[in-house]
Amino acid sequence: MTKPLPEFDLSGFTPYRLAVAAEKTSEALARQYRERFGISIPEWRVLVHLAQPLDGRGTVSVRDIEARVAMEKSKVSRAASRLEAAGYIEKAADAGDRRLVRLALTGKGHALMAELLPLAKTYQAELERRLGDTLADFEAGLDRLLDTLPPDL
Amino acid sequence: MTKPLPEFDLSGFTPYRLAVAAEKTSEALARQYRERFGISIPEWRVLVHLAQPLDGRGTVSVRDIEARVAMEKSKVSRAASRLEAAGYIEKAADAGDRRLVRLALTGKGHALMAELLPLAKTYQAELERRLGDTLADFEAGLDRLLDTLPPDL
DNA sequence: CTGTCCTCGTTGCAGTTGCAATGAGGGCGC
DNA sequence: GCGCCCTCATTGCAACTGCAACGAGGACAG
Repeated sequence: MTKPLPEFDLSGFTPYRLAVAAEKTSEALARQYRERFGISIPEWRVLVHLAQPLDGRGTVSVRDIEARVAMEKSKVSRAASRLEAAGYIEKAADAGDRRLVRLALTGKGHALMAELLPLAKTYQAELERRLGDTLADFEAGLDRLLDTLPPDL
Repeated sequence: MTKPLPEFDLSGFTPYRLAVAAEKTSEALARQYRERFGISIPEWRVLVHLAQPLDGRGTVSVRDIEARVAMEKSKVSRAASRLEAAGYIEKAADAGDRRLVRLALTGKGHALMAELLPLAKTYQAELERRLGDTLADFEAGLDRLLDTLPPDL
């Protein structure tokens, strides 16, 4: 006869709910990427950043991606290696700072993204449709979690 | 000169946002669980379900947990094995159906949960405080994603 | 220069994962 | 009772992960 434990409902626990929602929303798209193009989520994230010429010139190093894409550098590095092996991107030493590795889409990679990006846009539109009138408030809450959380507990 | 790719902002892509938010919200708690108690997230999920006597009697099999906790059965199985090795739970063959493995907290496991659950409750309260007035709408949106998504794309 | 300290990217390692295959057991028609 | 097919849980395997350590290169003081 142990004393009763506090009640706790995992399905009302926000971190858990977020994890499940993240998994569900990623799954359908990720499966398509995997089955039809052989691309994993880390690879997809790298590709997205190479697809947008964020800065004036295509300076995209591993650390740029690491910073923008919430992935550890080793994960970025290995994703980039796989993408290079598959012929979607090329690596080149930066002329100015030879520690940097510049990543750039190849023609093949460009063509791939021309297929992938519309799929992602359609999917996002579908999610937004499902959220319906909740959309704005939902995204606002997500924003709060995303900006408030970094620092502390 | 390749034709321009469609614009796409990863930071506005809901599956990505959810993944980052899930990671961030889990991280702080997960670190405590790991450092102070040696417990991982899959293990924590199993423990939570053992801590609540959901059904009349403590019938908690691997498949029960698998269903309620959104984890693959192999993941549940391995988490359970680790917990058993650590002395937090016990496994026993079900008398009625010997394919089932009944999992139950040991005294040590019970004591562990008496420490962990309050931490989780405090953390949840903190998250809710940060969401402030967005809370209700945010959770409503999350609900939509969680129940709408299973079936289709 | 040169020494020291920092940054960038890769890699070794041990642990974890998903998936498919396996073995043990149950249910039911015949 | 005997097949046949289904369910439960575990495990083998190859791939992926985080983390720490590493080597190469840059910056800057003296």
